[in-house]
Amino acid sequence: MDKDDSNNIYEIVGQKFAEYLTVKNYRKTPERYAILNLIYAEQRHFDIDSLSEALTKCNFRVSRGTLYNTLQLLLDCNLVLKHQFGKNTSVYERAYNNDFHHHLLCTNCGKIQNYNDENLDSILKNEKIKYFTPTHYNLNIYGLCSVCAKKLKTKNS
Amino acid sequence: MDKDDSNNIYEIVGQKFAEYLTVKNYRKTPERYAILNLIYAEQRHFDIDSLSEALTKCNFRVSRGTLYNTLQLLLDCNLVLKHQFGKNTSVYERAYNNDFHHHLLCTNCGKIQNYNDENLDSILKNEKIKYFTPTHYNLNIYGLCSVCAKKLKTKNS
DNA sequence: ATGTATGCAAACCATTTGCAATGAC
DNA sequence: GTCATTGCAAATGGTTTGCATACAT
Repeated sequence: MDKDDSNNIYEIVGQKFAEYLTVKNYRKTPERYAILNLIYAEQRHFDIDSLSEALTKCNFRVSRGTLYNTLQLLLDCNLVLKHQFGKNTSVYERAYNNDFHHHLLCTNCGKIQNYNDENLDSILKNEKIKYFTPTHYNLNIYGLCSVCAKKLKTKNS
Repeated sequence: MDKDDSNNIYEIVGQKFAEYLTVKNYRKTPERYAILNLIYAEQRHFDIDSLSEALTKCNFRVSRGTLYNTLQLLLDCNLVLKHQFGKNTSVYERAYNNDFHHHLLCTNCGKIQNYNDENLDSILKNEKIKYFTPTHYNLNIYGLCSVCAKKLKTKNS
């Protein structure tokens, strides 16, 4: 997340996307690049609504259909990840230059945080499962973020 | 899952549900008990459709609204668990007498299996997370079940 | 008798699809 | 000029809601 790298990131993911579009014979439209750039400008998790709003703020209105369409392309070329955290709405995040991590989900305010534990990861990666060939996994930890934990403690005392 | 216990399970969960309904001043309707009993008769994971079908097979038609309503009650009194495995449809399973477990999800056929690893669980339970108070977590492992792994291997060779 | 629970149908919300118009190639 | 992509609006699918009727209390 080095500031000096940020321009590089745009270039790199832009180029990766371009390669993918070329190989697939898809067109390089301004909408597609606007969406990609915005995703890599925002650091955190987002859903369709927040992405749409953010685009509107940049004076770049993109229709719902195109948003979903483009997100699917970005999923296909591994530039975006998609999550379902028990709500109906899907949550997305950028995939490039974003190390593997788990998620902490506050059941009070809905805040989503990344969580890393290399020790835990190495254990998970080395799990031997009978009659099953794992490709990937996700670990979601539900509970209270520090802000909500404090709030609720005060309320109850 | 001892056969001799099965009648006991119905009695126990029925009583727990009854207590909950009494405390909440909710009514004890035949629909609610039919749904509860069916859930505890079927061992595995189910969604709204399969639950509805199974009820119809018992000649007990229950409307969609009532199914969702009752499932919410059963969630509230901890007799049922709800999952989202990345699909739109929620998946449920009974909670009583059903030890904590993870899930193996076949990305080819959609099969859901339980998965246990006490060693892993104790590590997860003892995770100390800064600025976060965990209440529960879930670990979903995606990959290929043995049947699909064999099928795909044959196809590719 | 009272008022909650039911069934039904309509509403809702995220996502997908169909189609005419636009614009990348 | 061609045909993929866009925007729009309608369709879809899971879930929720509103309301008149049925029934647990």
